[in-house]
Amino acid sequence: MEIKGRKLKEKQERYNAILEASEKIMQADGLYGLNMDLVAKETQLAKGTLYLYFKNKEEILAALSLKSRNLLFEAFAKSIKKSKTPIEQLKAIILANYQFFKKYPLYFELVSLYEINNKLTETEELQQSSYKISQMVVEIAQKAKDNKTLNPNIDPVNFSICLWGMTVGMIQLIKVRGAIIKQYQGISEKEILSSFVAIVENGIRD
Amino acid sequence: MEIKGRKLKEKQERYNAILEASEKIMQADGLYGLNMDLVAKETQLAKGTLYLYFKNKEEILAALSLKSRNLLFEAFAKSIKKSKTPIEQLKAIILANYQFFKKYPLYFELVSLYEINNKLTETEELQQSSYKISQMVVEIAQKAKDNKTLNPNIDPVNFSICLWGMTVGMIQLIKVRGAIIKQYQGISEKEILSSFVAIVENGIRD
Amino acid sequence: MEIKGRKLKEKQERYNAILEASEKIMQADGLYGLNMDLVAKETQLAKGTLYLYFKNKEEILAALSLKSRNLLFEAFAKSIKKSKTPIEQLKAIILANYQFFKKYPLYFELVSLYEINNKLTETEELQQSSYKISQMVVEIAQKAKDNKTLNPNIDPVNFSICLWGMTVGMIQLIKVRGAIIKQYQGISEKEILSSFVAIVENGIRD
Amino acid sequence: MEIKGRKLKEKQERYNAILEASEKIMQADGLYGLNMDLVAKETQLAKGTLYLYFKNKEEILAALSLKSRNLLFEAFAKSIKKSKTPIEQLKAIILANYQFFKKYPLYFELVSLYEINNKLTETEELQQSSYKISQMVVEIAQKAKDNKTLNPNIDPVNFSICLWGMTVGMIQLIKVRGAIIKQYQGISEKEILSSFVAIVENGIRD
DNA sequence: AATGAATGAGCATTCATTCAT
DNA sequence: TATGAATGAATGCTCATTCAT
Repeated sequence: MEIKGRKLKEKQERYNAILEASEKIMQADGLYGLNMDLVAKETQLAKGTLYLYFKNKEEILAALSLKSRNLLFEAFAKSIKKSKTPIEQLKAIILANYQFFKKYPLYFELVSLYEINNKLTETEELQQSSYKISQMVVEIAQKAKDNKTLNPNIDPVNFSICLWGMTVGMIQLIKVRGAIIKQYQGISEKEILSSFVAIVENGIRD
Repeated sequence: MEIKGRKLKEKQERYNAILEASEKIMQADGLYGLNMDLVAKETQLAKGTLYLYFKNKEEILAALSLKSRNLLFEAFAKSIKKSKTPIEQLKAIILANYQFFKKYPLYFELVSLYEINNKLTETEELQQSSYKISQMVVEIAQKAKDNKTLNPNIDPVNFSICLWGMTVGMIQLIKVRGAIIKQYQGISEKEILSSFVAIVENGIRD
Repeated sequence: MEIKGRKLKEKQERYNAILEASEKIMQADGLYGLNMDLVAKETQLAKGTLYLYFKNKEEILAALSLKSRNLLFEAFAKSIKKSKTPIEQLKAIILANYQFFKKYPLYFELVSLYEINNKLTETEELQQSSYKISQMVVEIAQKAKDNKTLNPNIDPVNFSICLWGMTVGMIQLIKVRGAIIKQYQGISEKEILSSFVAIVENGIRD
Repeated sequence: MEIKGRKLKEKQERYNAILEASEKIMQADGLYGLNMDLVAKETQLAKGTLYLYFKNKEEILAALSLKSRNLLFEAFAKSIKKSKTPIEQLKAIILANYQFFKKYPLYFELVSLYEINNKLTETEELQQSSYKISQMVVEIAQKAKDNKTLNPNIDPVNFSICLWGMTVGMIQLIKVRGAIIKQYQGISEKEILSSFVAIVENGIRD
């Protein structure tokens, strides 16, 4: 038992070490800068060993994507605590998403990795993590509905899906075009975000 | 004159042949499945010949992206003709965007290629094509404002930016998650889209 | 006759234009930066046309090498006029060679192109141009011998060969290592050259 | 320990095999005939494997250049043992250099690879190997000076530089023009070399 | 003579994955 | 379990030369 436990712990540590190394590499070299040679070097493990912990490179990405989604979930959960009304909470979630992107650009990329890359397919676990986030929004929307602050024509589940799509789209746009919009049209990221939030708020309030 | 014309035409044909072959390949193997060997094989041209028509692989992508944006612009232009009021036109544009994606999934990907891939930089021409689309939306929003049908707090330019971000985000979501949402939550793509349109409409109407 | 003459002149002009363009390119991009595409562009001629004037790329190089050798010959001829005694003339030739290298580094490279690259074989004409230079040195050495200023054990022809080998070797060394020698050993190009000249002078004086 | 040792030995053997194959190829196809495909074929290794042993093609060249310089150093060291006086030693070095060229033409080319090709930059190690050779000559020249057999005006360091430049230049000349000189002027390589040695000897003796 | 489009072998380098030890 | 050496297909791009018009 003793030994088994230690072994298990060591294994867990290795697993985490690989993920941390991968993160570090991606932070430095970007999402596509990750390669197994670098991971091996960074972890001080043999390349073959990596494959004992992860079936392939994609699985590392999946694990990090999962981690990112969980972090995002936490960020959302935290953000809604400060707000009183459900509508304020929904707005808080948008802001939290944006701040998450600013603070952890890599994690944001990882969260939406599967939204961008066709080739990859989400695992059950990843789908679950998405569902959890979605469900949080659904519940708040439901409260807003009970509250009569949400437009009664809006279905909470539908809305939750839309909020995710719109917000990710907006952040991606800011990421890629933010600078150029600022330069040519003089509109700051914050302003864009505010406009977006305003549209959504107007769009859903009763 | 005769000969020169024929030559020119042949050259134009080759150019188009390369683009068409590239499209075909991407349709089969995805955006990142494109490679110069395949293009050569598909066009029956020598690899070197490709480089007489396009400086590098990226230029092929840029040409196709430009083509896609122009097609999208046309689709938008066409879509607004059928609608009477500016607000209806804005809604029509969202729908046109969705239909464009359904009809030409590859083109849709190409339109936002530069929105997704950090490494690529848009040429002047590509920026122009984006600007043209954006400007169309700005003008309609302005009419809606003049019209008193647009919420006076909304700035047409800001709105145009947001509309693009939100819509692309929504379509991407539908692309990647549409099937799974249908399966697990029983909500169809159309319903999601309708919800999105409704939110936007509510969000911007006076 | 008239027409024939004009044609001939035009042909000669084209020929020269190709050489000048090649020089310009090599000045900018180095000896190995020369390629037929660039020459075509620079001369405004079709690539195929180049091959009407030069059998292949190598022939362009050969022509330029010949030109360089002729220039060097002129430089030598000029340099010896200022000196009175044969020994002084020989020294002047070494200096002229060095100055030629400093003034026209490309020409210097071209002169010794065939001394460096195994694959190339000199044409009859190129050999002649070398012979001419060599002969000039032989004659001066002979004068020095008649003069009793040259060590009687030295054969003028042998010496001429050696002078060329030694001098080119020294200049090449200066070219490649000059900077590093200056940096680490504090010896300037001029000093190296002076030492070399001194050794040769001592080595051949009676 | 046993296994580790064997592994290490095998690795060393592969490393050497790659170098030997590269040598063989260069012997056949010249310095610039080396390419990674041929090396892979010759060694029966996969192309990727080569890159486990050498970071890139240049590193193979550097390793061979280093090897060549070390061999040359040995040849010099050996050559001076047979001579009594410093001046004789200096002459022996010239001869050793020539014999080295005759025996290992490829190695001779590799020694001066970096003297010819501008694009390449010497590693620290390569510079060291050059310095070692140079230093040997400096020391002998110093002895000759102490000895009063060297012209007091000659600085040992300067001389060492010159000796290298002159000798390499002479050997290159012999390499490229030796045959033609023999044919047209009836002077043998040995005679040229003797003349050169004589000039140097006269040039430096007190 | 002049054109210039077409050729295609050539090349250095990368990297996810495997497998014998 | 762990290793790490080996694999080899994949890829973007170049350029001297040819040849039909």
